[in-house]
Amino acid sequence: MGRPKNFEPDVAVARAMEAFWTNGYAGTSPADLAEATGVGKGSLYHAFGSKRELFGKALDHYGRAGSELTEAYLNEPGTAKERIRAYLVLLVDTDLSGPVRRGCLAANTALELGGKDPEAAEAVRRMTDRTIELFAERLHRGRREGDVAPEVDPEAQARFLMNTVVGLRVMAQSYDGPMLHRIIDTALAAL
Amino acid sequence: MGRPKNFEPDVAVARAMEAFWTNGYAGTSPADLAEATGVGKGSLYHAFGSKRELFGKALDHYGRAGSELTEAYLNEPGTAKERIRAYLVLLVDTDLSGPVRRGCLAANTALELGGKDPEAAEAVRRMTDRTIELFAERLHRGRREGDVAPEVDPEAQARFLMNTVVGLRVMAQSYDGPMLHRIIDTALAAL
DNA sequence: TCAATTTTTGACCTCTAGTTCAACAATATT
DNA sequence: AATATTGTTGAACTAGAGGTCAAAAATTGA
Repeated sequence: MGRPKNFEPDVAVARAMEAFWTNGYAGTSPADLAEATGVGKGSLYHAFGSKRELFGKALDHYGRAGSELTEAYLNEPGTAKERIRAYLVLLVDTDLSGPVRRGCLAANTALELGGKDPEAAEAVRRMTDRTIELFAERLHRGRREGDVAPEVDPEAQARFLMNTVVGLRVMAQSYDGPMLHRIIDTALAAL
Repeated sequence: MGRPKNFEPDVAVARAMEAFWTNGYAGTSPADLAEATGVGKGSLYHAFGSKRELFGKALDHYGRAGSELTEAYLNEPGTAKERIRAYLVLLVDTDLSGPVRRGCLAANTALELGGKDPEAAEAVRRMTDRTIELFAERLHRGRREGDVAPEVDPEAQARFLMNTVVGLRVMAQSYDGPMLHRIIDTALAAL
């Protein structure tokens, strides 16, 4: 009952995510959010409570979308090494192709809020752990299927790959495609 | 002639750097800077022109101090691999030992300002390039001295190490020492 | 000691962030 | 149609950011 909402909350969260991703948490004002979502400032506060809570939803949305993409991409046909390389290249190329370099929302959040906002830090941590898990699973599968050498420790390698991804997405702020692709080649030499 | 300055500009810059490092560019207000430096707000503006200009000096200071430390540390006695490992461990442990996780000012700046502030982006880029250069030089030396295998491409490996460092310093926001040290081990397996 | 010069101080100003709220609008129930 | 309920809108409010400025203070040279 009551007046129906004038907007889809999920859509608003997705658009808010884009705004936060592009401009950072502090750099995105309520007015920006209203413009990005097409929802009035007052309605946003009515629906989400505060800027921080809306950001929380946006982060969750990012995490869900990200891990779906990662899982799907890693498990397309190909060897573990091929799929991991394709995934890293995808991330880097996506970072570089946009009109504005914005990196990875999770990494950005870790740096901007990590110290002061334990909830944000934990959300980032969950996303990171999940990605490591997906890498490790794919490497285990590769080992079973014979395209990953038995000397490779899937857990160690997965953590290392996560670290490489984070590095790449920060480096994408300053460097171009060829440079980043060469880093990927070097990083994958062990596989 | 004229009234003498009440403070050492270099000291003020160094303290401002600490404040920016801890709280980010946007997160550090003129009032914060006055408190951190012990210099009145008005005097800061008189001496440095604007918050942005002071930040520029702080970034330069960071770059200088950082590359001096890197150069010194990499060139202490030991093999290239030993020294590089010691350097990575130093960075990680320093990140973790402080009362507050603040990562790397250069990486933080790349993410916070990289998109919107070309000058900041270039300053970061210069620092990064310089560090890559120092890694490459040390690896070349190692090759000459026989402690680095001839198959290792110093330039490729240097870029890769830079990427690893950046990743580690972001990951240090979320993970503990043992985890980061294991990543270092994996990253250095090729040396 | 009087200029001339450079700093310091603290008040002041404008602008925006982040939020709240009262009034109005649109629905469902009875 | 009256009422209860939930949403929307726009104005308004407080706090602080970032910066400016006039007046006072500390120096050197004449």
